[in-house]
Amino acid sequence: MINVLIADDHQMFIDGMKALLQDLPGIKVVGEASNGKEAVVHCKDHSVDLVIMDVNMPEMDGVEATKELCKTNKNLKILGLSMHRDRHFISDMLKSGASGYILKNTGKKELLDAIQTLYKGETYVSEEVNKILLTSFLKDSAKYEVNEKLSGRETEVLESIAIGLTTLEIGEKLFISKNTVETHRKNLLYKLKAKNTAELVNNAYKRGLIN
Amino acid sequence: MINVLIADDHQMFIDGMKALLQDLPGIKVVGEASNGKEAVVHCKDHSVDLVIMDVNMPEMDGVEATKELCKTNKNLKILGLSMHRDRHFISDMLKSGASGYILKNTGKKELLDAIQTLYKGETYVSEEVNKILLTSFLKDSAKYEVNEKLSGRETEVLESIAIGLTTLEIGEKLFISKNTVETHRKNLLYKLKAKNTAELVNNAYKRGLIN
DNA sequence: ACCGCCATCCCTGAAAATAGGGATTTGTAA
DNA sequence: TTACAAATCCCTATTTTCAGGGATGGCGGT
Repeated sequence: MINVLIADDHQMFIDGMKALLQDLPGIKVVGEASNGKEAVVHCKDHSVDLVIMDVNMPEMDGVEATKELCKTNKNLKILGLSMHRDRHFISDMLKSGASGYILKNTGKKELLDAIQTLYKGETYVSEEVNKILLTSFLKDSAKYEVNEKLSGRETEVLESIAIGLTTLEIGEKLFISKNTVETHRKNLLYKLKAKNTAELVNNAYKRGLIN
Repeated sequence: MINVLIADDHQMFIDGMKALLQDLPGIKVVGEASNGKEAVVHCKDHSVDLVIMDVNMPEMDGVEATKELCKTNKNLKILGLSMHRDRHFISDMLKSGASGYILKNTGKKELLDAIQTLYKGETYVSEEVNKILLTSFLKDSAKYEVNEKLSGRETEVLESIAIGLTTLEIGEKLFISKNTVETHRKNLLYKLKAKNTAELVNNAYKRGLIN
């Protein structure tokens, strides 16, 4: 019997997934979490074999939660999950310790396949995910990969940009010089590989950095 | 027996929802659709009582599909569904003929409640949705409401902006003068109530106009 | 003790966007 | 046919952003 925990910030998705897995033999949903922190806490006091982990969650995202969980529990398997086919989500999750990854547009057959494969100790990525990773490796992208992790201040600036504040206004809001904000902007453009503000906000959305 | 069709662009959500509804007495899932067009087609040849309709879908979104369906089938009930708590989604769906609206972060109890209420011919909105609508009405927002529907050209320009193209580049791409693009930009800023490009892209995302 | 990252600050010139006016044509629905 | 929305084009002045350098102090890890 595989003890599964579902971590997703949409209750309806959790309920659906629970109903889906309930019918399957050999799988038992033993818990749910609406963010990464809840998932970590739950796994500490309960016996969980596998976590179905959404990447984008409030409080603590799937990547951080995966790191945390893999540090403390070596036997725990984690199956990454997301809507967007962004290679950063996938690679971040796998690097953090996830053993598999599927997209939300895949069907239940693949989901079941993934769970069983992971439980056997193997790795599973859906065909589509595999293709994303492959083309990502073949391109130059991986070579010139920068550390896209944003600092706390950068995230604050990014969010301020997204709500339409100008450089000057952001400086006033955060009590720093506009020059400093300019530096943060430049670093944001570099880290998110954006040519201008519009693409910056767009890429931030795609990578789940905002909302 | 209520014949239900589920329209959502994520297969996993459909599968979960099907599993969820399967267990419930009096409800039968008779079909699924991954976009609005499929939903419309399916309702034409099959007997469907109620559609659970996601707002954000490719090809044809939930709002358009709802309009289409309500035009042809007066008895059909439509339950709107979305992740984001944007009042535009809600009001658009209800104006288009949906009889109810819930968010994806609500649980299965409310879902079942919504379905049964709609089937009785009544209206259902979840508590959270109700709050969103209420505060929206109390604020000035409704008064100064403009027609936010974007024209085809405006959508093209918006998408070009989001991928980082400048006004000049967009003009070259669409074979129009940069002045024309400037006009489209101004109209976009007005329609989406944005102060600048960053907020424009942000609002476009929130309203599901891109991706 | 040193290195790298973070956060802070400064400068200039060029490019782009925005505010604020105009204006014409075309199609279409009332 | 008339009215309206959509799409096109034009102008000036101002604000904002971007590219390109540069610099300093703090803090955590090796």
